[in-house]
Amino acid sequence: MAGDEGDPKPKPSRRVTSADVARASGVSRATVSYVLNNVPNRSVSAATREHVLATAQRLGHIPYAPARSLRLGRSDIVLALVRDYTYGYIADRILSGLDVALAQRGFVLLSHRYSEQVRPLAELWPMVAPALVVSMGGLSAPEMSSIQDSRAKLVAVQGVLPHGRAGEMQVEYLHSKGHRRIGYAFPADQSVELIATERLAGARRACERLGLPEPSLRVVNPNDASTFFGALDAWAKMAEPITAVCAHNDEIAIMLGAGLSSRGLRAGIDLAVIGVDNIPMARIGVTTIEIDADGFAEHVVEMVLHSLDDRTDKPRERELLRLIARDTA
Amino acid sequence: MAGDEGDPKPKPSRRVTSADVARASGVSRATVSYVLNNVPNRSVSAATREHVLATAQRLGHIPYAPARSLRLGRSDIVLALVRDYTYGYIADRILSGLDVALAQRGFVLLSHRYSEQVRPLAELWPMVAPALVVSMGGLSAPEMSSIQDSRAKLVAVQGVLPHGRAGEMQVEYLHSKGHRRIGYAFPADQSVELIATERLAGARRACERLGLPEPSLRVVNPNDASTFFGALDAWAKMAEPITAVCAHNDEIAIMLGAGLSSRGLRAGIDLAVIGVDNIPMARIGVTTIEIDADGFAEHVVEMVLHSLDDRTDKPRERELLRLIARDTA
DNA sequence: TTGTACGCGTTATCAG
DNA sequence: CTGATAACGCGTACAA
Repeated sequence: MAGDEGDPKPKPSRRVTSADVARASGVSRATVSYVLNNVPNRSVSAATREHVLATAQRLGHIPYAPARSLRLGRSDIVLALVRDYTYGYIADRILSGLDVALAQRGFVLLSHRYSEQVRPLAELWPMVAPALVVSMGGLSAPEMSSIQDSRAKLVAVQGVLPHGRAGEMQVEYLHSKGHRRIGYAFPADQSVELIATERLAGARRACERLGLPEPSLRVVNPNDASTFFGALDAWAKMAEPITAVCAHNDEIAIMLGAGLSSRGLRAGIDLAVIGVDNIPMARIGVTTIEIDADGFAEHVVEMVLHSLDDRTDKPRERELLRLIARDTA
Repeated sequence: MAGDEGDPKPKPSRRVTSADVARASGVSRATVSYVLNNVPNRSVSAATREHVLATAQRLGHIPYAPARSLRLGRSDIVLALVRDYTYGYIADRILSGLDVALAQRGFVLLSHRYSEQVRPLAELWPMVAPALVVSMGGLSAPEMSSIQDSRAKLVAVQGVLPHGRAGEMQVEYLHSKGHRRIGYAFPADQSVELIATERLAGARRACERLGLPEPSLRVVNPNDASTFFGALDAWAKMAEPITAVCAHNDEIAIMLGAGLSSRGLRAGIDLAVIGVDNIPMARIGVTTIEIDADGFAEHVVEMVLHSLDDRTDKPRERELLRLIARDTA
């Protein structure tokens, strides 16, 4: 293994520094830097400019980020703080949209699955020194102030999506279809609790406004199918059985539907079910509140670019939710 | 906007440097560095060691990564290259398991949704200067050599999971249940093509070995429900209709099942369906080949830690696939 | 234990 | 206006 003495050794191929470019083009390092950074208020003759650019290109010079960061006190890294990657569908849209937009500005988007238990945020800043932080989930007060201590700007995605409104829309639709007794399938998953609570609160508000009884709450766990059967049974056994269920999301709606069919019942006929998200799988017939992933992503991109440019105006409001009626409700 | 002159300005709170610690504890910067890095072969008296550690703690000093990186030529960043976050379920396990393990060694795991179209890999290295790169998907030859040029170590996750074996297991199980004519639902998604092709090849191998006709291939697109109905119809109209389908993954298996039920048929009775992954949703009754996400994650963690320690032995082999028989096949 | 050169890019200050 | 010189940011590690 280590005995390949004949090997010319892949040669770590020395990094090409700006000094190399300077030497090769016969100018000073300062001039190279001015050219490469297009520094305003510094006029460089077009001739040398071209020459330097050409040699830099030829040698394959790429400025070494750690050195830049050390000098500037910040890096070209935009850090996305993610609580959880399991909600891959929408996160993927946002992260990919962001990276494309940032690439044009010379930034790179890196994401970190953040957990206070594993590593306090305060330790993260010196390790990464990001130019900007995008928080994809809620952040506590001390966490917020920890970011302020770092020199990074902060963009919080939290609050962009009106989750409460999603819950309202579910109930409004079910109500319009004649349902009066409604169940609510709430996720057991800790990491989505904030969002889930908002959606539930919206559903409750809508029920109250429409004069319906409070939704009958059941906690379900996608990792434990029996919780779905339990919920279904409980709802069926009620004095006045519920006729429709708001599911926290499409995944839960689909599992509810599968639970029904394994009991010989059918979603949309024996029990109405409505989800949230419009994940690809929902296209098979699940009524849902669609979250416009692309619109959401664009909105986040605008927030980030505004912040990078120190603009204080808000990006335009978008309608991010939309009812999609299909078979199950 | 800029006119908040009364504001005490959140004060960028100067960074605490190792020089600050040296000054405050009355020793040289060198000593501070030796203490903080536990440099072997450098005897530092226990007294000063304690003292330095204490002041560093008190001042809240955290070594500034860009400076370290500049000096060492590498950072404490481990970069995970991800093609796509939509497969959130397993990726989440791996990324979270890795970060926990790396945190204990003083590294931080950052992931980047990599696309050659957006930014060539060669530009990524100087921007991040990772100590190690974990590639979660396949990498082309030029991409590989680009990594060699950087000073980063490389761990390729590709190949850890025996996808071909998954396809074989699907067919073997269906065969054991008496099925002889088998369909294959292949995903249209570009980003999983490599994996999908491996699984299909495995299924074909098993058919050949068992003396079955080649599986009847249909391409389905989770974003387009009609492709599922099309596949179902095509299979039903065959001279000798197929009786069982291998789905590329559980998502497709579930959508196939939903397509069946919206035609009044049932998976497991009118047509057998078997998936791969055992995503939470599959627990509702989908027969599948489970991918042991935790075992997979542990394996990747071991690979990474071995690489970090320059060990050349392979981590122990694990049985990562397992048949889970449920209702649909 | 300490002094100090070094890694690399940036930018304030100078010289033509 | 065009270009060069040199100090700086911060942690590391060799020579003393």
